[in-house]
Amino acid sequence: MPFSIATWNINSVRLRMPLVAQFLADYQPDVLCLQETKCPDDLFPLSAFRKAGYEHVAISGQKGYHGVATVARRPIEIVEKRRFCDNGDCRHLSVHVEAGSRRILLHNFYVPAGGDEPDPEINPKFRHKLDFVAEMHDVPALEADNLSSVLVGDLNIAPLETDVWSHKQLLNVVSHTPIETTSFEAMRRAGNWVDLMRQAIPPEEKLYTWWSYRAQDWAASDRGRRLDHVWSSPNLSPALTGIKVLRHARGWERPSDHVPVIASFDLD
DNA sequence: ATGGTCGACCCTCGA
Repeated sequence: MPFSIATWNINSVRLRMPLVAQFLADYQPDVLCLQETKCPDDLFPLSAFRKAGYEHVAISGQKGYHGVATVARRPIEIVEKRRFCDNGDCRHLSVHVEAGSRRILLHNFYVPAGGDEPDPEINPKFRHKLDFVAEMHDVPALEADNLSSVLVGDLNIAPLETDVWSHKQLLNVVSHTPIETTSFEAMRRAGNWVDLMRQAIPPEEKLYTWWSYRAQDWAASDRGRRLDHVWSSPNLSPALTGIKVLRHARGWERPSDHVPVIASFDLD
C-alpha cells in the first residue's frame, strides 16, 4: 500500500491556511507535519483541516512564536510533546500512526534557527541551538518487527556542501557552520537515522528547501539551503519510493520561505 | 560592502 508523509514550515498556519488546503487537495499526503504554526492551540484552524479531509490533529502551539502540528487522514495517537532545553518552547511533537502492518513513530521537529552570530559564547540563541541538537541525541530511530520511526521537520541546519548555494560563502553563516554540521551528522548517526532525502536524491546534486524572503528574485539568485529533513529508521528506508521537494511552492502567492517535502513509501 | 523581507503583535522579537 502507498503511504506518504509531508513536512512544511508554514510560517503562520492561520495566514496560509488557503495554501495548505490547496496543497492537501493537490497532493493528498496521508500525514502532514507543520512547523512555525505561530498559533495558540485554541485558535488552531481545526475546521479548515476537517473540511480538507484531515480530521485527526495533534498540536503543540504557543502565542506568536514556534509551534508544531501533525494532521492526518487516518487516526493518530499523540505520544509526547517534549520541551527541549526545558524552556517552554513548542518545538516537538510525536505521534503513532498505523500504516499497513506497521506502526510508525513520527517525530515532528522545529529546531531553533540560532540567531546571526555563530559564536555560542556571545550569542545565547546559537548556544540554545547547539544544546537543542545535543539533546536530540536522546531521540533514537526505534525499530522492531512491526515498528518503524520517522523524524521530519525544519531542523535549520544544512549539513552537506550541496545543501547550500555556496559552501565556501556560508561556512561562517548560521545553519552551515562546521560546529553545526558536524554535531548534526553525529546526532543523526548516533540515533541510527537514515537521511531519506539524500537516499533518493544523490548527495552530489544541489538540493534546497528554503529561500530567504530578502532576495529580490529568489528563483534567479537561487541562494537556497536544505533546512528541512526527512529521516527514518533503517527498517523503513527500503520502502521509500520517492521524495518530492515542491520548489515551485516558493513561487506561490504570499508563500512561506520554506517549501513542502513529501516522502512516499510502499508498505506491506 | 551592506542591507535586504516577513509574521505576530504592541513595537520589538524571532526568523
